[in-house]
Amino acid sequence: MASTRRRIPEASVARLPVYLRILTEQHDQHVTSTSSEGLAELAGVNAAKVRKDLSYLGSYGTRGVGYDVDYLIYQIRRELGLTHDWPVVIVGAGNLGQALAGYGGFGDRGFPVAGIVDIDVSKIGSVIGGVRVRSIDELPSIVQGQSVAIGVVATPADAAQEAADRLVRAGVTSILNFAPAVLSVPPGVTVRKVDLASELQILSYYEQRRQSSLQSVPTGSTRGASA
Amino acid sequence: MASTRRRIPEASVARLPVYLRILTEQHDQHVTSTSSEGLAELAGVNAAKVRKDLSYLGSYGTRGVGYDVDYLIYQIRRELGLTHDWPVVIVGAGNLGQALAGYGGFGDRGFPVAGIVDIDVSKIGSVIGGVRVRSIDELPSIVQGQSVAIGVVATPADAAQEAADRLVRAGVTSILNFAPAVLSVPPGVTVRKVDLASELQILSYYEQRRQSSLQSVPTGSTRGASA
DNA sequence: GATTGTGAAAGCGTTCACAGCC
DNA sequence: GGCTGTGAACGCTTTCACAATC
Repeated sequence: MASTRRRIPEASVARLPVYLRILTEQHDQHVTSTSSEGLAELAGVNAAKVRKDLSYLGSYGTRGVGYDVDYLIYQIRRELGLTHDWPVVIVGAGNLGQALAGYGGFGDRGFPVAGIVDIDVSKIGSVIGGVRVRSIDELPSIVQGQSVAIGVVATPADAAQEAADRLVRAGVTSILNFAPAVLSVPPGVTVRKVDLASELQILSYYEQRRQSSLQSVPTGSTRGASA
Repeated sequence: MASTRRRIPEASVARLPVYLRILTEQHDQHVTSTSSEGLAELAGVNAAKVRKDLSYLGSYGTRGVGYDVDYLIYQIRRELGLTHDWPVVIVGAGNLGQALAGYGGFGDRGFPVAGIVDIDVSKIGSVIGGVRVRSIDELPSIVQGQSVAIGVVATPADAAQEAADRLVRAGVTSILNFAPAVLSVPPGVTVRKVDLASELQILSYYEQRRQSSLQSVPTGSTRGASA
């Protein structure tokens, strides 16, 4: 039974995976209990933020004591919907698509690659990370056959909208977009994007400021932004 | 002469690369003039936001008319520090490091790969995207020899902090981190992270909400968050 | 005594709405 | 008349600070 609790602010949702990763590391090192202070240190944020974030999940800490690592892992996983696997389908078997398919980190973390497709006939048939590249025409059968809810767009920019359209038509309702293009999708479909060139350009901005004037700039752990 | 203007809010800085890309496409299609409304549509944001963002650069529009595409491209590029190339060095020649090195999108957009290094001797010497993989011991000479300011961490999580430390010691002051780990760096060094597993987990959260209750969820173009 | 959970305050970012300018 | 540039209002996010609880 999935939670029907109050919705969690977006900024908090984006930090839960970080806490989850840290807690999982703690678990692997046989740490059984932790505090907002300890988590904050490892996550590169402050303790009040950790407590506020975790409070949206419910009251799973113990005052005067802290948080039970395993219990908190369980609760975060439940909230994020990680109690079952989410197979993903990758569109685009170029450099990036291949790297993503071959990258173990996906399957390991509950996102097995259900398939990788490309429109280019010359790429079809090759095997990447144990998954055979198939024709984009097989997208609907992959999505429906394996109940794929999440699609990954790893095409060039000019093919990205078409890829997204096909994913949506096939029944996908979440898209992770690596192409440098703004996707338009119908209501009810969530898109997140990862834009490598943008990230470098943002770094360039701060780098430049530092180099021209000698001025202060967001610094220290983790991103200056979210995202 | 780089701008010594007021600092631009982080959220705005993060959108400038998107506007820049759209304007460049407009330029390529011989569009000479645009409006905040037109840009907003293509960027998937609203017009007021576009105007506010652009106003931080200065007053480069014309009331009653709009923005000159080429002039705005020039101003954004200048503000982002894109008037010259920023060579980058990649640490980690695994799946992802190779894909990044081979991905044309970097060099094309002013971030040529100055080098790719790995600690694993068996990887050294192979050539990826025209760049030979070198020993991590050569990091200082690559960074200093080619004035590299930006480093990319594409190692496994457990090697990421060590990679960051080496980059910082070599003189890099901006890091783009692909490893699922929080990096700690000295003041004066900027870090941005791209965390693939986190992005999928965030999608999972909204997917799950949609599937359990039938409830509304951030939707439509672009990210529900940042990032 | 320690640490959580949370109202209230402060700080940012977004949107509104319109004056200013072409 | 049309579109920018921007102060003001609004809403979201972070941080503070402390009462509640173990």
